[in-house]
Amino acid sequence: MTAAANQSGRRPTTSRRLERAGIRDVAAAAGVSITTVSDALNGKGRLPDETRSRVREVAERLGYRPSAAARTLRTGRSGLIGLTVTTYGEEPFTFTEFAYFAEMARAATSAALGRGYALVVLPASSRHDVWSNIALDGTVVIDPPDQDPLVSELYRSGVPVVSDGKPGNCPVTAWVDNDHEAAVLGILDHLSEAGARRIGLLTGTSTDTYTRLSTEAYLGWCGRVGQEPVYETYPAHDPAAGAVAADRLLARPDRPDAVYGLFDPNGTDLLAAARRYGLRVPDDLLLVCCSESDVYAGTEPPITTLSLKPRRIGTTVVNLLIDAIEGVDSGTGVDIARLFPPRFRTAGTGPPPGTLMPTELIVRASSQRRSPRTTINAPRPPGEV
Amino acid sequence: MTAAANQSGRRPTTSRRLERAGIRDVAAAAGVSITTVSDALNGKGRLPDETRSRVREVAERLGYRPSAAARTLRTGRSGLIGLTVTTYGEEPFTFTEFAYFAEMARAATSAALGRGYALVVLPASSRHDVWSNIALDGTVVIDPPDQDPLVSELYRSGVPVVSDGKPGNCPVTAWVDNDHEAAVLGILDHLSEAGARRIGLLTGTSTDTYTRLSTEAYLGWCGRVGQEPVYETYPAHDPAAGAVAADRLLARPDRPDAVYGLFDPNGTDLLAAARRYGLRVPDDLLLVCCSESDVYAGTEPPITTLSLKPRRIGTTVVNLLIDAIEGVDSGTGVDIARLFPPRFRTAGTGPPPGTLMPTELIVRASSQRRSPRTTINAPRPPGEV
DNA sequence: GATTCATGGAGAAACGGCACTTCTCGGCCA
DNA sequence: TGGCCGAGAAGTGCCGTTTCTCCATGAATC
Repeated sequence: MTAAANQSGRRPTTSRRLERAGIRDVAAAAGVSITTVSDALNGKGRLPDETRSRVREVAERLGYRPSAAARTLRTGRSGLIGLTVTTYGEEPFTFTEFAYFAEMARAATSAALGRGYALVVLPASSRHDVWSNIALDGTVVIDPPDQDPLVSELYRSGVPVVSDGKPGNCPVTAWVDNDHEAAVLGILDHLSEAGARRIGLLTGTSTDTYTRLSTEAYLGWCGRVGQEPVYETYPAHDPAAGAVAADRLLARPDRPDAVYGLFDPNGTDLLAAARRYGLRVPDDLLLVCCSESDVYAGTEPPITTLSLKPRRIGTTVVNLLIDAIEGVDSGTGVDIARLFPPRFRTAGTGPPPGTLMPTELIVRASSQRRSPRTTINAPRPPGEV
Repeated sequence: MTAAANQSGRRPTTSRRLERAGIRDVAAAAGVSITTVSDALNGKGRLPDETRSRVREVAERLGYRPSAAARTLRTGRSGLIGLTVTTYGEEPFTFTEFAYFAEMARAATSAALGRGYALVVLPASSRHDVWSNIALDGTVVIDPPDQDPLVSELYRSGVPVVSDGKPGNCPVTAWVDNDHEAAVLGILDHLSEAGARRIGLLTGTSTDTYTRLSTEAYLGWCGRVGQEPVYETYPAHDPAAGAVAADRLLARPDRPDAVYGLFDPNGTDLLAAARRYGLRVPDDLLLVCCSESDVYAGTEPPITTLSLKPRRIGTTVVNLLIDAIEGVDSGTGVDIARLFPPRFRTAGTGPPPGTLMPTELIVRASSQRRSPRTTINAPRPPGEV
């Protein structure tokens, strides 16, 4: 029974304080080998149920908790996923500034936990030492800029990276995004049908994918239908600037009779600006903005919003990432080209696989002169690119 | 120069694929020992600058990144802090449902990163295997319920725990909270001064500290000033129930002429209910609610809010936790009583040290019949209990 | 009676750093 | 010339698991 005590002969029996029980202690107490304890607790090996349950019991009694650090070192898996937020401008950390991020992060956290992983939130610009101090099994990146050094390094060191937002020129494993072009075109069509003759756009100055694709879709549409573009830009991370830009847009001589605002607070800003100029919504001005907030259901009038469905995005991104992590063929070394299961491998060295998720237009009073309260799905269903 | 190659004799030179460079590789390439590499990179030991910089250069060239797992195993520090959210009811994960949590988490993340730690978000109810799979240096717990088994286990295993919200009967290292009683009394006084004769309360059914203390403060005040309590309760995690409860409160025969709502959406709910009953705000009904949202600056009329200052709370909690983590006297084994530096030790076995943070009442039109736009700080400054 | 085979389990090698201890060697002073 | 000192660097374990290899043993088969 006590034969196993100190069996490895490596631990000096003295100098051992009242620290947590290790696997050796359990082995000694149960009268079995370390191997057997490990097997019993992890459901591996060939052991009779009797031994298994006895070991479990002893471990329980001793309050044994396997060391996460040791396990990570040995197995090469930490169960940790990074969630990287690219920061805007000089702001140190603007995470959760927009409801989109908060929702997306929440869904991502939830999805990760559901599969046994935990999420670590790390701004892309944070101190490098923090990054390299954490063993990550993979990383979710929100809207990485072109040539992001962080993403490059992660990818180079073999860590799977999945991005929310189609990456411009980043070597990611996979990506997920909304079909922003389809969403914008859907809104413009919707406004046209409601009687808009000149549709304006309130957009941002930043170069992220969302802003860029949405703006391009607008400009393209203008070109096709022969409308002169009417838009104002502002730094999206600055809420005060949004109000000013909204005001500018409605103060123009070529004032639009309908506006789509790309960012969450634009609805409120535009409504306030309209009020200042004595414009009635929707009679004089049709309004739509992109937002995840339901305050727009309660404004006067309620405002039509485009939802990017961040929950779905967050869930999808995490699931893709974990698929990539667990698809690693650990038998044959770590060849990056083999890091991902077949369905993630693009033929040759083509672009990484991407998934487009549908958006949802929640139609309210601000964008129609007739009956409100209808939901229109985006024209295109999700699909591979 | 090459003498150090394979010096430890433990690594089979073959079977080594194109994996990441380890410290041994760096040592071999730089012609020094492993020890020297470690010392050079960590700024320890006695090494001439020349050696130091040469080793750094070689490490850089080889793209060497120390293994976080190995470092954690050896040093006992992971650089990871848990942020535990106690979930409400059956909801799997209601994190960021309230702006308070989102703000608090953001501040906590930021504060942690500023000190070289990263935050892991973990709901208290999540699978135990997730918890035990992660090496945490400490944990922040949001409003732990009495006898929380999770907190008990963490504390027992020597992990420092700091709670946001005064713990009822939990062995935490320290805690931080708002002075909820002072805040509520301040609001009640404020409403009284504005002319309220009968102040109602919209509160929750849950037993968390915030709800309990606030409600008790209200009831105590009623007793002292001789007003019959007028309040309605509802499950705070259910937004729809809030609207119903607000309606109930204003439908009572003893209808209050002023209401304080404890939860974020209450302002909107109460405003809508007032509208339904033809009550003008603030003329017929004075309104205050607790919220971190600035939408209440733009409602009609703007609504007075109490801010709990979650940024400050999040920052403080994390700083206390990291102080506790880094204050560990690692020389003398792990005696829980010595886990924390002197200023955290309460004499004898008294309650854990707590810090009260001030709240801020943002006065707007809804709570006064005269001039709006003043800010009143909570009566008491922060201090130890 | 000698060979398979399945069962149950032990032993030891990593995993990749870092803390602690020890060694070497040249300079300096008595 | 011997001894001491300290800078500079190397050696040695060990952190606590998992996992791979391999050994007994007894039963069954040839």
